[in-house]
Amino acid sequence: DPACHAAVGKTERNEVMFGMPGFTYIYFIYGMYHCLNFVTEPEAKPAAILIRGAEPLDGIEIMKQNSLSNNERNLLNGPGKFCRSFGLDRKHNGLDLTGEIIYLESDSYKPKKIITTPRIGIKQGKNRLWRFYDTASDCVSRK
DNA sequence: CCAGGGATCCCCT
DNA sequence: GGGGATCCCTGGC
Repeated sequence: DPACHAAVGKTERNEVMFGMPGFTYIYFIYGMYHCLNFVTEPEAKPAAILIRGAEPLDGIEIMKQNSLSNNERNLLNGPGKFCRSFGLDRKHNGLDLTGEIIYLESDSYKPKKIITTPRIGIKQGKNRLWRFYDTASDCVSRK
């Protein structure tokens, strides 16, 4: 995949992707934003998914303080805004997603319909339909 | 509403 | 030295 940072081989920045799955890969972009990814494939098979958005449920007041926006709809609807609202930066690169600083947990939510589209903001690799979203999500309207 | 451009800095060649 | 899986504002229609 030419759009993946690992396409150029292993570097200091992307080395987390060459490690075990279930860890964060966070990179700095455009001089002012961070993007959160989850490493998804076994060691030596570099891959990760970019988290482009989510629904704010808890901690909304804290996210508003971190963010520049007081509009709840603009807290998590975009990869840069997502990291800003959660207070994520390069300090959080390479963290275990089953650890204590960042972790994932499941609730009972089951999306009714998931749509795939070309990815946003890349030049090469747009033929792959690797952007996925829940059609019921409010953040679809922008990102 | 849409297209275009500026901000801003680190990484890689 | 160039460009980046962004975001926000502006100006034109």
